[in-house]
Amino acid sequence: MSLVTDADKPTLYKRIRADIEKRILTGEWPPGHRIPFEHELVARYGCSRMTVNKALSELAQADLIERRRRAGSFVRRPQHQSAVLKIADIRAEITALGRAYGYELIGRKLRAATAADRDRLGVKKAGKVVAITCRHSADKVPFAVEDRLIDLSSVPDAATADFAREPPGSWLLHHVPWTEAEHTISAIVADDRTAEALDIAVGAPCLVIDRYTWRSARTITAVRLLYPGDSHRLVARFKGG
Amino acid sequence: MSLVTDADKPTLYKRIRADIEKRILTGEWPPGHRIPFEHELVARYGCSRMTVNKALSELAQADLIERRRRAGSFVRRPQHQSAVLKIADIRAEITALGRAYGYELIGRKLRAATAADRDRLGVKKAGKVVAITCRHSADKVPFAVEDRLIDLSSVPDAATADFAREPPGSWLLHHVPWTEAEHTISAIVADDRTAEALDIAVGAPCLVIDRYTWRSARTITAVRLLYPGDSHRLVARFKGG
DNA sequence: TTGACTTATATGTCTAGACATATAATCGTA
DNA sequence: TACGATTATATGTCTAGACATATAAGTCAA
Repeated sequence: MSLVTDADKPTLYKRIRADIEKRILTGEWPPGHRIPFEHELVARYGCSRMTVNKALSELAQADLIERRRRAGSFVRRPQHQSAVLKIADIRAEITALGRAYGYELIGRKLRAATAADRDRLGVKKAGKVVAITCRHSADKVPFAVEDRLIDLSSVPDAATADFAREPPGSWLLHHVPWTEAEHTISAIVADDRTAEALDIAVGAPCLVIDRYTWRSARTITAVRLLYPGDSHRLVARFKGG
Repeated sequence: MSLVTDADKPTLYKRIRADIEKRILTGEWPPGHRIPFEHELVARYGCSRMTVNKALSELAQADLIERRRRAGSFVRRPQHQSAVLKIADIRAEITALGRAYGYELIGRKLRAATAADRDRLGVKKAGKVVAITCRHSADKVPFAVEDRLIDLSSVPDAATADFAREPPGSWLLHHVPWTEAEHTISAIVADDRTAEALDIAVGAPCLVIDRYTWRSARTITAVRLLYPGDSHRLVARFKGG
């Protein structure tokens, strides 16, 4: 999701891609509309099929169009309805801001999964889990509190990992790299425990990110991150309609 | 950001792409690492350069690698530090949920830009602006309130648009299609006015999305969306490390 | 009408070349 | 040593073909 437009170098395939993109984004070609066949674009632009194919392939990769064999290429409905969110680990986020990262383990518990744990992890039966509570800070100021559950049947090494030294997010990132995730963003007001951990008032707003992570159908971890709502901000820039 | 892996059809370029992706995501090739030159991959896989070029181009488009002429291709640092967020317009979001969309204009004001307006729009001097307050509902239940400022020097048509009939987000989407945006997510507690508009208690948590939109350096609009924090949720799924 | 078979066709992938272009590295000079 | 010009090289784009493959559409029989 780059911010720069690459209209600076009007190579042919980029021009073709931009032309089509424009018609889609202006609504001239609405969702469902069949865009010209490759051979038609070849005729219109006087180039080889590989060139228009490259333009169309990129539009397909960007989810702007859908290509179907024998049928043609079609304008897709405007992206997934709600949101796409990516978050690197908090340490990286804080150090990237040029602030000093601090980490503190508040609690760690190894236990047989309770019904609530299983529900949270989205599994029917789980053996043991690790529950971790910790705090991240930037320049000594509380930045976020983390409340995490790791499924030990998926990540047995987590039972012996030293989460007092390394944040569980970083640890998992290095030990369980290829994952899929689902995010939910919401807002709550701070209860006693949260208020104390974040050093804010009870009843103050908090931004909540729940992340549920798995790898090829195996649940790995469920984490809830709480940020002070009036100070922390998730900022994103993107390009598109 | 599709959830499905396309490992089902191991065409050659996909295999090459997947091989490289795997090494990156397992950390075997860390950020900054130079991946093999095209001619080396050509030799290793015994294919033409166009085939490895396609694999590498897609990895570049996905921001996993960076390609530099004469220098080679390099593993990028894990994506932008914080967040990437895409949101279609609220009407589409609600109808996609299978719920009845409702819209209501609360207020509309055309005025010369105040200092606060200019600050919010990020412009030094602006002529006139339209300020709009409206409410979106799903199945007759308040879903979000919207507080928007449109820069009339960029979008003069907005002065005469009938925002009682069409939500400003949809209107803009159809009249000013190709835009860039910046999002900020935060949390607040509802004040009197917000509480009334969303039919929640004063002091209840609200999820806030501030979106600032421009097109080729021209400011278009600044909008603040307030969602009831305990009910509404932004959900996202993604694949990646 | 329905289902099974065939066919036509648009996309998917790939090749073996070509020339363009940005730039890292080298070389030469002040 | 520092700076400017030259060169080598990896990527960027493009061509004119080829065969593969999924599938919409048409055909035909039950």
